[in-house]
Amino acid sequence: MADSQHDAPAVTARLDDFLCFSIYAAEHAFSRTYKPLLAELGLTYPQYLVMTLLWEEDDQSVGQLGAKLSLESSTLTPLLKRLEAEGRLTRHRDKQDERVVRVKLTSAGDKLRERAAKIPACILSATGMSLDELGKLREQIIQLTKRLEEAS
Amino acid sequence: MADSQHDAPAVTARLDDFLCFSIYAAEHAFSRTYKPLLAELGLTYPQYLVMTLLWEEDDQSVGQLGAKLSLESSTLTPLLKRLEAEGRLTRHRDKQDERVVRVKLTSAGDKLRERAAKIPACILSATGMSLDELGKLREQIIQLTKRLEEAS
DNA sequence: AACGATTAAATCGTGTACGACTAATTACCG
DNA sequence: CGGTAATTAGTCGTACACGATTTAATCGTT
Repeated sequence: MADSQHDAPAVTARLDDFLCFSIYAAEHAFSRTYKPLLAELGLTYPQYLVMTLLWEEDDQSVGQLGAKLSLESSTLTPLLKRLEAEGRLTRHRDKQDERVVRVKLTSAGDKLRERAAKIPACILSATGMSLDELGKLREQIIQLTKRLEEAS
Repeated sequence: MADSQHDAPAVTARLDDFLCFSIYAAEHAFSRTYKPLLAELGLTYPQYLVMTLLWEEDDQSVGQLGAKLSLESSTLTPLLKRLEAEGRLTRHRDKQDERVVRVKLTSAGDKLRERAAKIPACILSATGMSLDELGKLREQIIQLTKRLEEAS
């Protein structure tokens, strides 16, 4: 009443109507669901994402990891240093191009992969969704992300 | 072999296959899309979420805001103090119950709502999706979030 | 070979985000 | 009525996350 004259849309949209907010909330929910599982491995959620990339393909540069995660070196460098201090990986300048730092798993980091292997199944069951549903939803979200990135 | 009795799936799942990662990436993409729009108003993304809640309903407690955003007081208190320092809102102990702090918009904070009104439309166009598609996607993500919260 | 432009990481400052703990207030129960 | 439990914010320590800047190395052009 007070905030809409004639057929004008509401001046203030409800936060619950925002797609961005549902994603914000889902991100937190995922992070909280992973937390106890990852705590057993001594990893945080972003650290787990980095380790997953390295388990997939070892010996990547900081820049490669950053491109895949959409993270700046200002975020990755301290994160990688923590993982290095804990003996999960090593960081060394590339001999061919001294500007790039190559990140490699240690044997301890590689071994962690086995202990982490059960996690995806735990999360899957927490979502209560089928692999098929999950895949479709993922595709839609990836599409959305692409559009947002193009628009900026 | 070691980790499944029948025909074994890959030992390491690809990060791109993780729904959680698509959401992680979408959250960042939204945040980056909002950033330039919000910068004009002098707000960060989480601050904007709080302001939206207050534009929707003024005079809420820290606890109410935290429940809606799934944020702890340890996150909200500093955020609210910054908004208070910038003159967007006030924080005062409730007279009836001195444990609770009530958050109210200042007139400057209320006025900001008009300048923020155009933002949802900007974001909508950045997604390139119809309101209908957006709504359906939002519902699916909310469902997913509920399941994750129940599972923990 | 030389030097300006570009690139890759790292550093710094600000702002979330959370868990564990503390302080103050209120509610509850015998 | 009084003491204990529960509730509400706030503080502290750790860890992302980003923009702006810096440093070092390489590339491109002449």
